[in-house]
This record gives sequence, C-alpha cells and structure tokens, in this order.
Amino acid sequence: MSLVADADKPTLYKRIRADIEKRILTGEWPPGHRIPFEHELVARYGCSRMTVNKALSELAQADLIERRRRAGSFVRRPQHQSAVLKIADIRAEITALGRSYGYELIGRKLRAATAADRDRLGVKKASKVVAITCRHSADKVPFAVEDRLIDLSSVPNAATADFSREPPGSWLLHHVPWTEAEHTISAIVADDRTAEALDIAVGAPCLVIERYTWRSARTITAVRLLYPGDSHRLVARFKGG
Amino acid sequence: MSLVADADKPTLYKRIRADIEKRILTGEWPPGHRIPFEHELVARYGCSRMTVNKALSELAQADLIERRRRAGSFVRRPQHQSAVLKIADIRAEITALGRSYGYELIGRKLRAATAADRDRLGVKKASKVVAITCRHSADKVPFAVEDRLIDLSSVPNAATADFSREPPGSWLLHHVPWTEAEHTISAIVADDRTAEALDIAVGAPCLVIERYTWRSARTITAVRLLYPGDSHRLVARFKGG
DNA sequence: TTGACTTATATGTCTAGACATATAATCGTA
DNA sequence: TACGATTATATGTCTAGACATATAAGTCAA
Repeated sequence: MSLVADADKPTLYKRIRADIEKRILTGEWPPGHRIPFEHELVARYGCSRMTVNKALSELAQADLIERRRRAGSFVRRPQHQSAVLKIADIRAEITALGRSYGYELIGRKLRAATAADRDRLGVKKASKVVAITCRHSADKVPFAVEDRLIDLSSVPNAATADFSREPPGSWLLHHVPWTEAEHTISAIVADDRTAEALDIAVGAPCLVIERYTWRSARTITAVRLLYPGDSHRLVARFKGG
Repeated sequence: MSLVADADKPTLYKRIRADIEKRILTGEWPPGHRIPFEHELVARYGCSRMTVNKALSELAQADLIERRRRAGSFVRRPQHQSAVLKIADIRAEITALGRSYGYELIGRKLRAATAADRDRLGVKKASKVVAITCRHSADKVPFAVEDRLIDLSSVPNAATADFSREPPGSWLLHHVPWTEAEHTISAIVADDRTAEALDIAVGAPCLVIERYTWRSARTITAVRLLYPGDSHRLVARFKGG
C-alpha cells in the first residue's frame, strides 16, 4: 500500500488516492482539514464521481480520512495505533487503566549528534538532537524509564518544547502526524542504575522496548523504554492465524 | 468491521461481503477455495456487477481473499499475521531468517482439564485438553521453550495429531483457520529448569510471550513461550501516530 | 514433449446517470 | 433567545452498460 508501489500503476483512482495521501502524510493537510468535496475532485480530475468516490472510500477504510454526510471529508487524527504501539503514549496507557499518572523529567540535553546518536537514529549526516531521560509512574510507583533521542533536523520544534511537564512521547504524538515505527522487544536484568530508577532489585527482570520512528524516510525519534518485567504486562491483540 | 455491526446495515454489498466472510471464517470455504465468480454472484443476488465487485474488493483489501484475473477469487491463507504474531509460527520465523530449524517434543499429556488448565484457557466447563511441552532451536541453539494447552472440545483432532515431528503451533496454524489472539509480553529471570532448557545461566533475562487464542468465542489454545532475552530480539513494525 | 502463439474469460477500471439518507444550515415560531 | 421544522447538500449506494488487461487454457508447430 506504499505510495511508490501505486505510483507506477497509473490508474486514475489510485493517482487521486495517492495525491491526497501524500498531502496528508506530509502534513500539508493536517488533522481536521477538510479535503475537497467529491464534486470538486470530479472537476479537477475530469472524471466521474464513482472514480473519486472509490479513492476516498479507500482512504476512509485506511482511517486516513473521515467522511461525514453533508459536511465533507476530513483528515483524521492518527489515533488508530496498534495495541503494542499504544504503549507509546504511556500517559494514555496508564490513565486508561484508571491509575494516576506521574511524570518526571530526569535529564534533557541539546547537542550535536554524536556517532552513537547517529547510529541509534539511523542517520548518516550530522545534525542536532535532543536527548531526554524521564520516568513514568502509575499511582506513584515507577512504571517505566524512558531514554529518547529526537532528530532536530526532522522536528525542529522539539528544541524549544517544554518536556518538564509533558512527556516527549505525548508531545511528539500531537506534533508529528502519521509516522511509522519499528519495535524491538527484548529482556534484560536490571543493573544498578536501572534498579534504582525503577525501584526494583538489581538482577530483577526488565522488559525493554526500543522504538525507532520515522516519516517518509525521515528519522523522527529513537526511544528505549524499560519496564519492570515482573509487575507489568503489555497486552497486544491481533487477528490472524 | 465486525459481522454484527454490518448486519444491521442492510445495504446489499455489505450483505454480500458478510455472507462470504462468514463462510470463510467458519471454515466452510477453506484457504484455496474458489469463491463464486462475479457473474455468478450477480445472478445469485440479482444486482449489478459493480455491487458484487465492491464487496469482493473490500474482502481482498482485508486480505481475506485473493483475486486473480482470468482465474477467479480465492480464500487466502491466514498468512497476513502481524509481526508479533508471526512469532507464533516459530518454525517459519527461524527458516525465514535463513537458519536451520530444530524441534524437540519434551512432553505430551492428554488429560481432563484441571482447575489450573481451565483458568489458563479461560473456560468454565470441564473438558479434555492436550498439554504439550517442547523446544525450538535455531542452528542447534535453543531458541525458545513452549508450554501449551489445547482445548479438545474446540479442536478434537489435536488428540490424535502427531506432535513428535510437527510443532503444535504449525499444526494449529494449518488446521484451525482464522483465529484471534491476545498476547501478553513480560520478562522474567531464568530459574533452574528454564536455564537448563534454554542452555543459559540461572538469573539470565528471559522474554515471555503468552498467547491466548480463540475463534468465534471458542477457546482454542493457550501457550507460553520463553525466549532467552539477551540473544533474541522480536521486531514488530507498525504504522500509526 | 516442448515451446510459441492464440483465444477465451474473469477481473480492473471507468462512465453518466439515479435515488436514498444523514445532517448542517436556515428559517420560523413561541 | 431558544427551539422545532424545513431545506439544501455531500456522501452512500446502486445500475447497466463499456473497454482494458492479465492470464489460464487451448492450439499448433518444431
């Protein structure tokens, strides 16, 4: 369903769909934006309404737009994240469980990307980054520690964002639409520093989720989340064989 | 996108889609089965070709069927599992990585469900179950140990299946189509038994994936997979905000 | 038997209409 | 002003056609 794969199949409705998809993904048409009415697209592309309708129906099915009778079609918020990804917004995750959410910024540094930073972000050229360390808690109990890098060449606003009150994950979720992510899940045992941060014993099991996020081939952020492995469970639901 | 939600919206193309979906999900039309040609459905429902085409196109988009020109439309294998779920079929996972797959049945018991079994399977009434313990390896190195229960009231064939050569996950994947699953991911440290089974040190971190699988409200199987946490990584890719 | 060519056919896309329906906007009334 | 009825409009569904295109299947020659 990539843009490239559809681009070389030059059927009209796919071109229309790709055109609109591109404007949404680049942010040119942000969430809430009303996209042209069917009759306007009919005029613009010089085709019948059914053709435009097919393009828009597929975009609606993919949750990129929402269609409302009499009102028009609107760009949707990227709220359709998968269950595993939902863990991304830890604040939402914790409050959804009916527990009180706590957040604490441990460190924030703005620096030119080191070799290690570039490696984590998967970029080659030099750039500035923000490095953030913070802790999330549920009902005053440590829930996860987060260690994040944000590529400022992709998200310049992050340089001046106030992460002392808002967690960077939530901030990004609201300021950078439509991203893709790759997750790596593994397990470690807590070392001294981790044990202290999570208030667990040294040698206790921890779940590690590393996520690397990009949009249209541009790296956005790389984050490492450490969860106490024995006290928390991450539930993911899927359909399949 | 549930059957129930569409059933009370009695538009014709949705009824057609739901009819076909139902036959696929119940297994009446198994993977590979050719569903009726468009012109046959046109005759059956007494509608135009565009209407059945819309129903079939949506089923194709949902990966339930595959459409081939000149040949017809066919029920797809449930191979479109998410990355995390893919770990379900460990054999496929390992061979996909180009490594040699090894399998070893450790234990197999057929018994009336104990209270603990019923709890794991989430069922209330008594039933028979198969309990299987086995080990998967990649290039002769232990990759994961599996501890599984299969509810025989849902999958009676499993009582006589030969799990000494075929892993139960692969067997189920080929004998029970179109299931839903819930995953729980956590981390533990290896105890004596686990350490020996995975050939790692006692106290080493392990990743635990528990999966509970059902189809149309019927429990199928519950499985617990233990991975050495430091040597393996499970990668999941998602699209979302 | 094998390979190249032809043909039949199911799907893929598209049109120019039609009527249905939900609802935003307007208008009228209390 | 607030509320209820009316209207206008964008989307939702559907039709009865059309031509395009990939390809399974059949045909024929080497």
